[in-house]
Amino acid sequence: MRLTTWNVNSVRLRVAHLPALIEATGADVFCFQETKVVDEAFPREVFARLGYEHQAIAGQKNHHGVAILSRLPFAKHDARGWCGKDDKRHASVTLKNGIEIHNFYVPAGGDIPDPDANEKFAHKLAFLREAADWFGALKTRKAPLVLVGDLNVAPLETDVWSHKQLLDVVSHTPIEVELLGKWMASYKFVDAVRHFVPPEERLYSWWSYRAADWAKSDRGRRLDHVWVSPVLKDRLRAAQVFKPARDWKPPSDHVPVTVEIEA
DNA sequence: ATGGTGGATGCTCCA
Repeated sequence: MRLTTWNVNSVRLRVAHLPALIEATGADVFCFQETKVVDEAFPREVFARLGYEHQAIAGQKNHHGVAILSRLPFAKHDARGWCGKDDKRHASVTLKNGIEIHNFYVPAGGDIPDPDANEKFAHKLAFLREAADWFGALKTRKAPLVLVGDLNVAPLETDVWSHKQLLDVVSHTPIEVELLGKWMASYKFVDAVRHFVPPEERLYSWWSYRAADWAKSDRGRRLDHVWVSPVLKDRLRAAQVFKPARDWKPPSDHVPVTVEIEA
């Protein structure tokens, strides 16, 4: 089974890229974030025609929005709100093959890394804490569970273009890295991409739109993640970060991240 | 220290 997570930054603008996306990833399951469209206007038929007829969509007007599009059937699907808001930042499905998938879009957190001065940053920290608590409260650590998404945190020094210069920049501050680590520990999640790419090696999944030449300046961050529960660790077969997507016209500022799991 | 771009929306907010 191949599973791809991608922050599409408007799903309607990426429809033209779907054949290339499918060719590049071979995904059986897509988990998208920032779909930016209400459910009634989601291009469901396009995905269905391409074979992704099983769909769990949680969108809203303007912002956020997540979706899971799958060739594999669902046994059930769900979505929940976090931090007492009804932002569409989460969807989950359990496939008929038994694998449970959670798709997250964590709040970006604004510009100022101080929860007292910036309520968006406070929201982000609260979201990370609540998510850790939620997975920590699950009764078993034994389910075959995959958690993906734009988690908006780059945890390792090699997940950013300059560790020193980004210590004060939202996405790489010590408090965010600590809370992301607690979330990972809450279910003993394994970082499925770093399982294949050593921590010494730089790896990014996002490059700002604001660079004149994103590839030349290469000031990236790894904000998009795939985690698996311990029982799936030995079933991991491959991981891929598909950089060429950053040059698709028009591009998302994130690229697709794919993991292959024996299923 | 600042500004740089892009998306949805509707003349601004969010990332």
